[in-house]
Amino acid sequence: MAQFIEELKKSHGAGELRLSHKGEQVVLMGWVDTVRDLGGTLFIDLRDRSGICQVVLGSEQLNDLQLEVARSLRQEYVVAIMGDVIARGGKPNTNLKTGEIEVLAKDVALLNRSQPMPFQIADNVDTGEEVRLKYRFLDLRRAPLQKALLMRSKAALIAREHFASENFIEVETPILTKSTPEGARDYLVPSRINKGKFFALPQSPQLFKQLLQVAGFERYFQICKCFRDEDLRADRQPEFTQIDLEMSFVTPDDIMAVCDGMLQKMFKHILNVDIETPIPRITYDEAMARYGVDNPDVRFGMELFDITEDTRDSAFKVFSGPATGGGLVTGIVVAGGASFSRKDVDALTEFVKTYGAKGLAWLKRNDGAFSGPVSKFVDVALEKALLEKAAMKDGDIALIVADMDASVARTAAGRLRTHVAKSQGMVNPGQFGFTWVTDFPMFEKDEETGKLAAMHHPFTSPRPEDVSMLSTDPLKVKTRAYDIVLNGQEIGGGSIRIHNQDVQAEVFKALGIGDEEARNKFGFLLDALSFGAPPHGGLAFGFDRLVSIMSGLDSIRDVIAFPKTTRAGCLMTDAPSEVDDKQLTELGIKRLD
RNA sequence: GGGGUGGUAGUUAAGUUGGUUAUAACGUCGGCCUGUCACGCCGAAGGCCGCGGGUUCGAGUCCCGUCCACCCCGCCA
Repeated sequence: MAQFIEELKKSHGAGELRLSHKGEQVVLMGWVDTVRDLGGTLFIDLRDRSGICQVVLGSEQLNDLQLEVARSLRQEYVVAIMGDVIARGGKPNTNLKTGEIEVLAKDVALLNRSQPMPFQIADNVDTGEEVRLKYRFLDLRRAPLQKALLMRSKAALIAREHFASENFIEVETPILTKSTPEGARDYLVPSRINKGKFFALPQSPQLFKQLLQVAGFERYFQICKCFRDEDLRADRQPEFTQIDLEMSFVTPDDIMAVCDGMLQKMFKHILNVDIETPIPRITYDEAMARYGVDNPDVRFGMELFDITEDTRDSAFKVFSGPATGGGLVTGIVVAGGASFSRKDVDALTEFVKTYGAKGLAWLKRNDGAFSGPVSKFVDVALEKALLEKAAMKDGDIALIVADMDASVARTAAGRLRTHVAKSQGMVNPGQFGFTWVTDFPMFEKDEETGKLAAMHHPFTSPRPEDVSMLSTDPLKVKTRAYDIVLNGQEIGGGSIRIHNQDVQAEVFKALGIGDEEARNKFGFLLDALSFGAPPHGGLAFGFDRLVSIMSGLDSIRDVIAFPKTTRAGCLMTDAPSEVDDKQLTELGIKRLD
């Protein structure tokens, strides 16, 4: 028997073989996908990264020893096959790319056995995530996950090529860095040498990339891990990957143009989808007014209407109260929605309640008349507003949210819009809808403390024309910040940064951060800004989200090789885990309990 | 921190009003089979009904608590 691996090298990927290889002797190595033992002849589907190929193991080509090996094969055993590519003896299998050929084995070797699988290695597996995550190395054998990670690899390569061609330099920044109380909760790492002190894992390389601009690199990028100790979602992991970039001497337009270029290349080369550039832009205010959210899904219309002014004198207090009290009356018109059942509407009501809305008012329009419990309150002004402003037609339903808190009403209506669109099949899943959202507010009010908080981060540059309002009317200040949104998900965001110490000081003041506190937390940045910092700005893409949308997967877990659960743990390694007291002592740490 | 869905064989599920022996399919194991391709046929094994407590003559089923997975709100850019 020939020595596989040492002498007989793997010659082809199983999935690469075609009729054009007919007559060639090949060596395949991979996993047994399925075995079909017919007694005299035995077929196996041999699988490797490239795909699947049928191998025929028969008594005419193999000796008794080899046949014994063949008969012992089970699913997921690792095998090596040497044989000839021949045209299929039976009918071609149209389900396989290699379906016109098969490999007639002349030698077979068992490279390794496998325990029975906890679940089947198939494209569509109905096994729950709990089991799949525990055996992630098996889940990753499945073609959909292999494809997703391949796409991710290609996307990263295109990003690197793009930024390199645009004269960017890739620079690594520290993973062990300084905790800053701004933004998300930090993951902390105790310092053994400096007992009682801690590093933080970076939430993003934000400050370092700015320092690289001060250092004169002018164009920096990096594909880097970031860490945030917050509660998780389908699109949020405790550690995730950003494509991070920063540029000197630029306007927002310059940065957006570079990013447009990267997205254009990725979508063209990976999906063969043409993105028209420049990608359209709308302001934050416009996004909020038209879509109710700052991450609008622009693949469909059904924009929000605002009937606040038209319901001021309404006899319906649910409307007139918010309308006259500084609140908002808004909603959507669903074309054909008059066919919604009571149950449908009840479900939508429950949906908006999760966003803090008190309820959902609805009006159906049929045969030129309104119906529904609120219809008795439809006066001339409201009728005019719904028919003209909201363009409601026969067969439609208007879903209306009114609230004293305008942002509650807007958010509820905005989320309702995408919820209804998805459930009504108004969204084409193969379509990609990009938009930039620009001119974000500088501050938002923290509901708990009543203090101002930075919406993006405190180094975001206000629009030059708004700087004077920093002290007088900070909530009105808009910034040179921008998010890139794809299919209703934020896939990136950035800003022009403050490069002027005086402006930075004013922002800290508005945030209630004193001189001493600022120096303590960001001293090195303030220092740097005082040594000839160039005007600069940048952006970071959420790489996992971008790849998950490109691959049509709902969860970023599907595009991360070894993701964590919603409890921020790893079911495969059982991390996080307890450590020895000895380790803690060495770090100067004591358990509380 | 809050709300929701789920947890029964290796996997996916069924399990009636609480009723005595907890089903099925796939997988696994054994046997047969030379053109299958989710091969087929015959047979077998396989259970802490997530865990703990309670109600009851009796709990997979009802109640309380708890753990885990997923989805959402808050949080997070």
